[in-house]
Amino acid sequence: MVEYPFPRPAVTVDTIVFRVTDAVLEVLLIRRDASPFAGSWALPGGFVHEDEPLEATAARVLGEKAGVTTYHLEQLGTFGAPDRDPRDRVISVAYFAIINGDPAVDKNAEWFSVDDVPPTAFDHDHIIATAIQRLRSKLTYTRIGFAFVPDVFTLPQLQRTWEAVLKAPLDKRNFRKMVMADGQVIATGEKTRGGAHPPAMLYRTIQPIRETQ
Amino acid sequence: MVEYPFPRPAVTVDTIVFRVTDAVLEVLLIRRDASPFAGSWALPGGFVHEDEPLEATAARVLGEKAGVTTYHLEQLGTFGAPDRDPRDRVISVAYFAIINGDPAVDKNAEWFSVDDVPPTAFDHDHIIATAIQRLRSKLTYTRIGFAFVPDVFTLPQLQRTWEAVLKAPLDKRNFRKMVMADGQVIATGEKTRGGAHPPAMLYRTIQPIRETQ
DNA sequence: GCTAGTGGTGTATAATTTACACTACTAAAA
DNA sequence: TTTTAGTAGTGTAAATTATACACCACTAGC
Repeated sequence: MVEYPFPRPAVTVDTIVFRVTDAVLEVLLIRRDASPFAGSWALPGGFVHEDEPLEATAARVLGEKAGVTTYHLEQLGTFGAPDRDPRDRVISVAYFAIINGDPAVDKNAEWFSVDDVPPTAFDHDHIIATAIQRLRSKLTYTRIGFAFVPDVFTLPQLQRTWEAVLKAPLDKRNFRKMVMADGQVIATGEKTRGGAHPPAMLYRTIQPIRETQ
Repeated sequence: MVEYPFPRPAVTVDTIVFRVTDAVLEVLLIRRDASPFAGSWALPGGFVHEDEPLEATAARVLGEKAGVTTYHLEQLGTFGAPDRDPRDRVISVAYFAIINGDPAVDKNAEWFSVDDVPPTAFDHDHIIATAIQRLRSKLTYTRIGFAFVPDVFTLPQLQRTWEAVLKAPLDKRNFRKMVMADGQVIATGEKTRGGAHPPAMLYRTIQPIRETQ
């Protein structure tokens, strides 16, 4: 045991999961069944286990509490205001995740538009706001945006996703030039089928999307 | 006491303090006198006290362990690998600080060029590398660089500082245009005296530099 | 008064970003 | 079978932003 003359804080990981569905950026919340804030919405979170890396806690919590397997996962920041948990000193390391598709989530979990987040427990409003800001900012200078779409995707699909995140329309031709500019995205040769419109070319990134930091 | 069936980790704050002196970007390390890593260089750090906000821990640690009062202070990230401290599970929230001038530091503290950092305790090499990367990146898109110079400064002085951080020469005329472009920097009307060269105009920012995130 | 050292200034070119409109393909309805 | 709705795909010109570049002038010290 280390020399440590102070009561130790509890350490949790809270996770912000983003997805885009029907042109809406959404965040996943779970309904708390335990005190404090029982019945409130909250970010999926949990205590850090002994010998568990923080990122592993994030991944575990997402699986256990939300039924979600993540694609992109990165640390957002650590929130440690002394009064953020009414019970005790709890320091929370926040991670944010991006997923694509519509996985079956836990029955206590629900997606909310980021424009319509209900009141949340603890300081989770603040954490969510910070995450949205970070997400929007990183969309433009990292490859993070590809985590919202499957491995194989069309450019209109990707554009609609980005527009949902940024909440702003993007020019189609300029968007395509921008995406293709650095050679990270290449055509598969396949095209979509179906829909009352021409088939769209399917693309993929030459490297899987990893945490870009 | 909160329901928490796991041994609690200890939580520390480690701080990376940057300054620029003689066109060199430097970081402050202290020599450890306690085990583990006694005698090694390490980042100034300390345990988070009960009811102490994380940022307050950072400021306190800098004062107590390094004798430094900071100007700019922001959270870098949290490092929690289970084996990063050989004694026990210790999760460290890292902050980075920027100061200007040459304050009297603690006798155990010493400045090192970022190009010549000695081996350090724990995972502090990794934390320092992360901080340098973040600093360089944020220099260009935030006002963070002004924290390296006093409230009143000359443009050549500011340019030399930025060149030290980026380790690259900058064009004088373009640098001045860039700095003045957004109207955040204004001339005081005063000029420097002394030096075998023309007096330089003194400038200041219209807003004090705060944490820009 | 001469010299070393450096503060201060503008313009032309290149690179990047932005604005913008039509054709053609598919599915579904008439 | 024809028509219609919906949307994929494509290029260029203009504006903005970033880059490259050289000389004069002021001060201190010799």
